[in-house]
Amino acid sequence: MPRPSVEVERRAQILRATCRVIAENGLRNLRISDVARLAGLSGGTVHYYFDTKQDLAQAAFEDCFERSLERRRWLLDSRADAVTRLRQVVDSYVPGTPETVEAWKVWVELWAESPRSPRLRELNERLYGEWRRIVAAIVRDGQARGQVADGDPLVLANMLVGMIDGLAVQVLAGSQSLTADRMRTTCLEFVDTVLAAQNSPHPVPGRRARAQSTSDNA
Amino acid sequence: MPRPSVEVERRAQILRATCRVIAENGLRNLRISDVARLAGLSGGTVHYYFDTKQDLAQAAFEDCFERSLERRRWLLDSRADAVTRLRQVVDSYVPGTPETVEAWKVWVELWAESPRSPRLRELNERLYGEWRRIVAAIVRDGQARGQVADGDPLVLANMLVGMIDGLAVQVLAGSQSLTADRMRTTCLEFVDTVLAAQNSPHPVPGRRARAQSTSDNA
Amino acid sequence: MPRPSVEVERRAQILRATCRVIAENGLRNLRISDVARLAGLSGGTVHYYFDTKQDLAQAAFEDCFERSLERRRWLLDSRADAVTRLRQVVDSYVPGTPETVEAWKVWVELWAESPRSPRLRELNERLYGEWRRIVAAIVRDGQARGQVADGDPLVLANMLVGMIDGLAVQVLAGSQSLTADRMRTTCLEFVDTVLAAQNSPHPVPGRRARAQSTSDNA
Amino acid sequence: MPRPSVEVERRAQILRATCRVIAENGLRNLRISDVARLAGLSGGTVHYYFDTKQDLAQAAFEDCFERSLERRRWLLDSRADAVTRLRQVVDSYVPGTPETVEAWKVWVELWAESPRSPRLRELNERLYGEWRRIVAAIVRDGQARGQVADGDPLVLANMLVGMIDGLAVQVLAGSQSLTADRMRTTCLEFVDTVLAAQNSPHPVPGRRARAQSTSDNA
DNA sequence: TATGAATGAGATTTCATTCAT
DNA sequence: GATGAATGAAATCTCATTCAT
Repeated sequence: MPRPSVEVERRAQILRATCRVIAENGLRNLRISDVARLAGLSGGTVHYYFDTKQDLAQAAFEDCFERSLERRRWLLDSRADAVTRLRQVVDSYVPGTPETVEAWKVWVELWAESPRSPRLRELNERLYGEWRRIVAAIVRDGQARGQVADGDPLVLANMLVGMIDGLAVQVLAGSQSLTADRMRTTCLEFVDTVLAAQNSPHPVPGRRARAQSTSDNA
Repeated sequence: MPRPSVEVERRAQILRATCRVIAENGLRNLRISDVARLAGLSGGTVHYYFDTKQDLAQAAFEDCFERSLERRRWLLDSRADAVTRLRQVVDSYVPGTPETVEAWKVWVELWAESPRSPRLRELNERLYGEWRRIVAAIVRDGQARGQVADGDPLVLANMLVGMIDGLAVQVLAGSQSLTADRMRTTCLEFVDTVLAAQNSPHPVPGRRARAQSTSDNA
Repeated sequence: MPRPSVEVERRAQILRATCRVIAENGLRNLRISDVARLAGLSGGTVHYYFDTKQDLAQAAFEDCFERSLERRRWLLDSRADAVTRLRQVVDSYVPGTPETVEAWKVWVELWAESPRSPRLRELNERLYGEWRRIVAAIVRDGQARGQVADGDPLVLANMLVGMIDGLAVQVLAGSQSLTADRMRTTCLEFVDTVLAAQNSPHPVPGRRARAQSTSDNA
Repeated sequence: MPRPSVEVERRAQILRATCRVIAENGLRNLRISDVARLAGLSGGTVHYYFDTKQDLAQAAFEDCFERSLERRRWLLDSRADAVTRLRQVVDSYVPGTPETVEAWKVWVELWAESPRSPRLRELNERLYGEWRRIVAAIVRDGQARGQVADGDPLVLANMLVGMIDGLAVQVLAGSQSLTADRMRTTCLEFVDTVLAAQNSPHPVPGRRARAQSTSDNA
């Protein structure tokens, strides 16, 4: 009397395993047999759920991306002030926990593969776009409440997200001079000194001179 | 009567071909035979110069990285004012020319592979570190001349370089909402409104904070 | 509903084929594809059961050696008198049947390869040692029954086994002056005139000296 | 002004190197490039002197075999008594010196290869036959002088030579239970107790009844 | 639904051989 | 005489995919 849900369960199980293999070995070394072993299944079974390796990889990328987004969606609904939330964005993205590190590694693989895969491109466009819109919404909200400095919210969001991505890539690549800590400090500094409005309730010790700019220049 | 050693020339020829193949097909699909065809040689000849595919890839990464750096080293010696040079940094990195695009694709492959390769990690550390130091030197120089805002030069450089990298990755990945143009605008905005000192000779219309600039779209 | 595991059967099938190829072509020319063809399988299947060619060769050597020993173990339990059994030892080793010839060729390959392979060395030590002990046991038993001349049983066994091996190698090498027949005559002569006790029930015309006693060694 | 002898010299140099490579790596792993390196030449040069790898191997086998024989031909002319000379035969063949070990390894390779090479077969026939005839001549001479027990000299020589070969193969194969020492003891025991006539001037401690034989049975 | 067995296409790698210099 | 460079044929090995059970 097979539970009807067995299929859903199996798929999830296989996709998680696939993400782990991609993170650990790289898409380059993704082998069905490794996925099978990690999932405690046979290679044949993996193929029973996913026709081709490509399908499997694509589905895994989607799964990983969606779960990542899900994990952060609470930021959008948070009632905290915008700068706090932006700092939370940074914190939630610094590659610290195994979960975060795994997700980052999968993203980098996805980005490296995208130029040759319309489907991955579309996936990135959709989910990464959503992510950038979330950050932009926080910025816009903060501006409306006077917590975030003026400026095109999307541009500011792109600055932050770009910076996070670029520095994370270095952290992931194992840079000794660009550690997770330094990444965190740098991004938070950006939030505090560039994004936060002057009257922000986040007086950062050693606040840097710049970007007070606006008023001066305005 | 030794012919003028053809070795140096041949190695370079093979490495260029390898970079092109990596950029086009991904490290994942790097095939010796493709390299050979592109270089107009036999597969055996490629192996005559590089023992293993791994050696070849590593050497190609080094070659690509070094040439990229070489192409930008003039920025360090430039007499132009710091902000101009920082804008040149941005411009020189926006993936526009085929050459730039190729280099970026190779870097992303390198970063994706680094977690599993100490040699690549070391390579990135060395050359990428040098690159960040170059940018930091421009910042420091600009600060000394009052052209760049105060703040830890390395932190500021990391912000800019990180932003460039993160956004470039999206451009490379073929994002439709984050195009090369938008990357350029965003990074230049950062240079002009965050890095440039207030009395900078680059009075940007609509100076920062508001970045009313562009687009609410995307 | 697992089929009765085909694995044991398939492995045996592949190993027999491998032995035949080694015997016919030499280890030097052992090709997976030949093994596959001879076993009626695909090359991939051979690799499905044996990871590397080396593993395959090692396993084949073991298989050949063990089967050879198995084929002779009855000699140990035989109730016949010792000299008869020693003559049977000789007879069973003269390269006559295709089976014997094949086994000999494999052994020579193994011996030639041993200096470079600890695993083969260990294999030879274990199985060849056992074989020498079997012969020594026959000698010892014969001595106890007064059928075999005195002398250190292991030394006498080594003389016989060494002689058999050395002459067989020449037979195998295709010597025209040292044929299987001559090998047989020579070894039997040794059994009859050196090993057999004088009152042995095997009165050989032209009986010669035996080498009882001895051995401070072994 | 090239010396006319350079060619002879080069050939010898290459052949020695080939023997060493065969002994160390096995015929199986004989590579022209290794020979070249060991001889301090280029691969091209090796081919200048030997058309094909097969030619090279064949010539090397001949060279090795002939030099071995040469090294022992003094035994034939020795004035010592036969038993002494037979003991010298044994001693000179126990794999002790690097030179002996190398020669043995090459022979085993030759024997392993012979079944598939008429040329090697012919070589073995010719040179090994000569060697067996040398030993038989010593036996015959000893019998004529009453130093060696009766019996077909060729059969007795084959016994000794076979025993030497068979045991040497085990020593070469790295047997721990059949060491060079044990090989030596065993073969000398055979010489002293089986080949030596009763009135031999080699009273072996522990020596017992032997060789009266013949007459008893006659 | 699940799997172990089998396959074959494809990639790397090795290396004897050739040849221009 | 001698060599470095280049080649291409051949062999091992990998692994996605198929399929009978």
